[in-house]
Amino acid sequence: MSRVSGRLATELKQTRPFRSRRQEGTLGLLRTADVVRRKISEVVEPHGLTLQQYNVLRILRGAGPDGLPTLEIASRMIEASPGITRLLDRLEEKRLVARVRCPKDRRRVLCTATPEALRLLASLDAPVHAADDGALRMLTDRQTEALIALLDAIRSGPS
Amino acid sequence: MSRVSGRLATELKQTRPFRSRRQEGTLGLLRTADVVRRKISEVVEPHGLTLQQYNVLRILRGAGPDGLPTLEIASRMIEASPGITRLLDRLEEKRLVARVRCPKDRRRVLCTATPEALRLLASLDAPVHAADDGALRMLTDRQTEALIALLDAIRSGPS
DNA sequence: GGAAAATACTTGACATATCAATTAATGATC
DNA sequence: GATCATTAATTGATATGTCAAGTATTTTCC
Repeated sequence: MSRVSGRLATELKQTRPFRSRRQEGTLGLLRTADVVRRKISEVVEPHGLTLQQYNVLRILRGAGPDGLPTLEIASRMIEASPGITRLLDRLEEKRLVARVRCPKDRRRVLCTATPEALRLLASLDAPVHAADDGALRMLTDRQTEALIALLDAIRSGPS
Repeated sequence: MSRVSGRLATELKQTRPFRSRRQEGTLGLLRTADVVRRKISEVVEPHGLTLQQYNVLRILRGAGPDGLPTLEIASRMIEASPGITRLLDRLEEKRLVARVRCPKDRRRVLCTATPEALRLLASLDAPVHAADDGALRMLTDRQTEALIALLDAIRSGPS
């Protein structure tokens, strides 16, 4: 049932076995994501952006000139970000995001990517895609499909 | 080649297609890990520990009474942590970690888990395992094996 | 055995994350 | 149409993460 001899156990120099294969899978998931995350961060950080900031700009580019309200951005992020307001503060300081209060609903603040942000994003498209794609370059097409299906299943919950 | 219609694209309300299935897999990996990470955090944080702190204590428990030098702990962590010194500072303040300079090599600082930490860990074993295991409870045994193999392949690099 | 390189941390400065409490505006209800 | 609940976002306090530079100790190697 349990094992210390997996690849992950070796990486972490574990002295105790995993209590189940599912536990091994969960810890492998967290570790693998951390490795991949750092690799992709290396592409955007030299340009003065964290991954989260980059993700916000991508979302705003996709939303177009109408922009999106603050919390709507947060809900679309790959990694949840309760600090969305201050994240936007920093992007606004760097003149990469513009914010205006929505006239229809004055509680909302509509955020848009500035032309400067769009230029920056354009210059990052190729290297970021290369990194995203490259992170899984050792998988065959079938393996990639299998991975996507497994991850979808994990996020979709017990069902 | 590209698609906007996947489950992940729906979750993130994407307006643009992924540029490749590998990119979709990479972003799915990051998002899934974030979801799972938060779920497991919920188990340990009510006990005053972050996931990283919990991970350190687990490593020290596994190392036994001899303890481990600071950077050796860092190298065994599931998620890399350049702030290991201060992470240990906080655990020491909480009296969960004891540190002594190694007499054989005075550059090193040997860290051990205190009896209090061992008691805390013992009380967390069952709920944490339930969360680790539960995160993948929707996968069959075969799917779990497949996931572990795919994650191993990703971490092992281009090969 | 003594200078230079490598190792093992530590520290300072700063950025970012997290949670709870707060403000402002809108919606719902009677 | 005033009250109450809800929603959207901000703020304050604090914890944590990150990078570069610094210190102490050991190792290398001539």
